[in-house]
Amino acid sequence: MNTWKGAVPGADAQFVAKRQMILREAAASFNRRGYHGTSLADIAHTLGVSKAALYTYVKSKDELLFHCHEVAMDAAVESLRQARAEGGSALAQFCGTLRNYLRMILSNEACYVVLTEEQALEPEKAALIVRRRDAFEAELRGLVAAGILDGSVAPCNPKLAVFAALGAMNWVQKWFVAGGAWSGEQVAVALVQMIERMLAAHPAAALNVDPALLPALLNAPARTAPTAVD
Amino acid sequence: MNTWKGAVPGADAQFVAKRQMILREAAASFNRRGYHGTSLADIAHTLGVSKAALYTYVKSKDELLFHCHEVAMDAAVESLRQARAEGGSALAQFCGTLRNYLRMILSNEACYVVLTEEQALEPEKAALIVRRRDAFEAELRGLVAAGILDGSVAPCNPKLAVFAALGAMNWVQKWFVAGGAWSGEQVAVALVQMIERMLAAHPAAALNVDPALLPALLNAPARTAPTAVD
Amino acid sequence: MNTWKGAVPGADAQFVAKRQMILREAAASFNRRGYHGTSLADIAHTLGVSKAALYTYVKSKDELLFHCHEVAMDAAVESLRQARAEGGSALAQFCGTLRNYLRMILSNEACYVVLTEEQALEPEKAALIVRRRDAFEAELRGLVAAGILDGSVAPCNPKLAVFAALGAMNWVQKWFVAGGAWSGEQVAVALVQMIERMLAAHPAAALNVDPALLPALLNAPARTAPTAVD
Amino acid sequence: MNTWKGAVPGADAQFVAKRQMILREAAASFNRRGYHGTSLADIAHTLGVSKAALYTYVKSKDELLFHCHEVAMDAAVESLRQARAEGGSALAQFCGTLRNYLRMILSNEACYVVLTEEQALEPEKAALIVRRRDAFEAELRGLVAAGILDGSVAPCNPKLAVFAALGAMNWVQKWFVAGGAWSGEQVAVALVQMIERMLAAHPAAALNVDPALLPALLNAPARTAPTAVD
DNA sequence: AATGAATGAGGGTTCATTCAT
DNA sequence: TATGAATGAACCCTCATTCAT
Repeated sequence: MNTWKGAVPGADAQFVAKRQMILREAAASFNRRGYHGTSLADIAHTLGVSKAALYTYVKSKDELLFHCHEVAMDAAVESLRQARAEGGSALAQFCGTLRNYLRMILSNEACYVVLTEEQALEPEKAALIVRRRDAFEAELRGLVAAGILDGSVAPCNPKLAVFAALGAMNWVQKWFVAGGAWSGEQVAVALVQMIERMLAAHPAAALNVDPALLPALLNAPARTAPTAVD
Repeated sequence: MNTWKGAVPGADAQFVAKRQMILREAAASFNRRGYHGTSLADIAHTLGVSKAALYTYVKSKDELLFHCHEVAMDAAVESLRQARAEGGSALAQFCGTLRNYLRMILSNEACYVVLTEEQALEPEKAALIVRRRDAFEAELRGLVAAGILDGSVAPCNPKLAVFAALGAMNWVQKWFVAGGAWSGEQVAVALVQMIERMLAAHPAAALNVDPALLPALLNAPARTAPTAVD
Repeated sequence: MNTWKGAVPGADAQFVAKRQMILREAAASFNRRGYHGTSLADIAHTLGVSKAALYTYVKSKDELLFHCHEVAMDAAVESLRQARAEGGSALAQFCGTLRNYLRMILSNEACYVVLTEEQALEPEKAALIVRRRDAFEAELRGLVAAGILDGSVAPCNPKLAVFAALGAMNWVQKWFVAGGAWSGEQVAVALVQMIERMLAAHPAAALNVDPALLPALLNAPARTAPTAVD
Repeated sequence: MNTWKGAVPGADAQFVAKRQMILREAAASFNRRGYHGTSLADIAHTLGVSKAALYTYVKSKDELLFHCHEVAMDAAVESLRQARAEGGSALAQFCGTLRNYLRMILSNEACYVVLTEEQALEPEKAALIVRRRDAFEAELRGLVAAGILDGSVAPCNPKLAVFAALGAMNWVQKWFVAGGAWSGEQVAVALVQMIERMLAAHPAAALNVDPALLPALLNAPARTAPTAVD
């Protein structure tokens, strides 16, 4: 048994690469089955190694979840930084942040944890994550409020607006299927368009859909398992 | 030990009342900690009874989750039925459904399960739930599509629109705190207003917030644990 | 729920009658599934009463097993007494005892426990039963030995002989099916004939079977569950 | 805690050896206390390991019982095969089978399950065992019938004869004590002699006992627990 | 670096038994 | 007398974690 699922490139950076694989696999499983619903044996088996091998790269299951959350928060912060750097109205920056974040989340380079039981962490670790998350959300609220002031965002309650936007975004994990009809990029763009319309002071008249398609969409097939949008 | 957390009224309907308490408590815990993160011992302890006592009212943990999902689906279907009965444009019916659903979810009469691991159920039960959920979502997509045709909804992809709306709604469980600054009713109304703005062909210019309040909102306190909107 | 499976005759002797029913049912279940494999709920359900009702008639599951063993031992002792009373050679008395015992065991009046985990009893109760059983077996060994001396039994080791005979007898519980092709009486007679042949100084030339039937018997159908002899 | 009760020899066959120990211990306990009366904790404790350790070698308690039954059936089939190979009259083959089987059962190399609750198994596994057992018993009946035809066996009902013989044999587990006055080999030979006498067309005049011993046997000591024959 | 084996701590479930009604 | 509800103990099994190899 020594598969490591193919990956594992050249040299001594193997350690880092393998650790990455574990984190990715763990995040995927946490998203799908929840923290407590995921056993280390599952992860190990998927990677083709033994349970014990994981402990070479990770100190505990708890730490695994912690790192997943950290990676996700890093992505969030980075998304915001990039959007800020690109400038534009507060609304543009807000939407840019969400779009960047979605792109990262939906890329198959890495797998980010959302929705997931942060209270499963040890209190101190949980506090750390929650603090960062709160800070991020506060920044988003700030952008919304600023948008109202600069006229790009329609007057609204920023806290509620941010919750609504984050909900729409985090829910993606529940229905997006990599390799489905829509690419991650498409979803990122289209979903943020919807959110933008929710907040914009001057919303677009329509979203990117050919009205001729509509009758067909009425009979869209059921989603048995989480399925791609089409 | 015989608390049952106060409740338990007069008569022989005790059985039903107690069962209800268990379901409520279970749903709350499932929402907070996930199915696998919830132990029957937890639930029993919260209710002040022994683990074994639960088995008088419920056949298995699995069944507990199943009933929670059923109740939630009943609420969804009923929400739709009421909204349909009230008539109006397709958009009005769509928003009415969501509002009704939120009201039920946020009432403290009962506790509904969202977000939660349906794959934890036995395959047949899971299939049953998934089928109902798919049917419900299909109805919502139908309303959106109809709205586009009747002019109440801006052209968009109905599938994506429904996912966005459901995401915003289901996320409520993550941040709403009963007894906080906002009542469930307020959240239901305000959140649906946001969603309506996302979809409406002719969106409102503003949402129900006094712009004078905005500067204050910029410094909103952090949310340490799930906190109420204010 | 108040069935008691029909029985329960006239008056106040109900108590005794019901207790009898419980013992019968318990013995049947102990024989089939073993002491630990039988739950009081099973017994109660078969009788159509609640688990708690059993405790009106029986102090504990343990006591239930004890009484079953006592009844069985009573039957054994009584069998021996009757056989002794009828007199005859030691072999005749030995076989008479077994035949009487089989008759009682196989009657559907009562149900006797055999084979069953006497070590499941509390030590003192177990000791009581074991003592009686040992005494009974000693008597049987005495009869065999006496038979050797009086010439009715072929020289052999009495202890082994008794074990062999008891084994053949107690095994009946495993394959006899009331209402099957053979009656209890038939089995009692035929089986003791076989045992008699094993011990008799002058064995019968043949046992009660028409040799013409034999070829048919070669293809006897399989016994899926314990089945009657035919 | 790492005893494994001494055994566990040199090499990598440790796995097999330990598994064997578990099976042996389980079989012994099943025979003594029944399947439901045996807890994995008991077995583990006897072997000096933790309950969880058993699961490295065995998938479930159920499987444990299944393997015990399989080993027993293997022994039965092998006994028959050997006896057939040695040839002789049908009676000789019948008796040879039983003798071989007893030798295996009573060897302390392995421990075989008899008497034990096959209905405790999952239906499919139970069916498998029952099928093999029925086939074996059918073979034995065939030998008896053949014996009647070839004149080695006294006319009798083969089905009843086989039940009687098997009862006498399986009962051995109840009273034989390894290390007692009689060796397993002695019991195997002597008991089969008795069974042979039960069936033989021309029974031996006496069995292997010195008549001079008989008076002493009359006062044989009680058997408190299962005791050896002497 | 990786593994198989081992373990203590639960988790879900059943059961004999008690008790108020 | 009979019952439904309640409970503590026990049982089977899983899991995160450690350790010798």
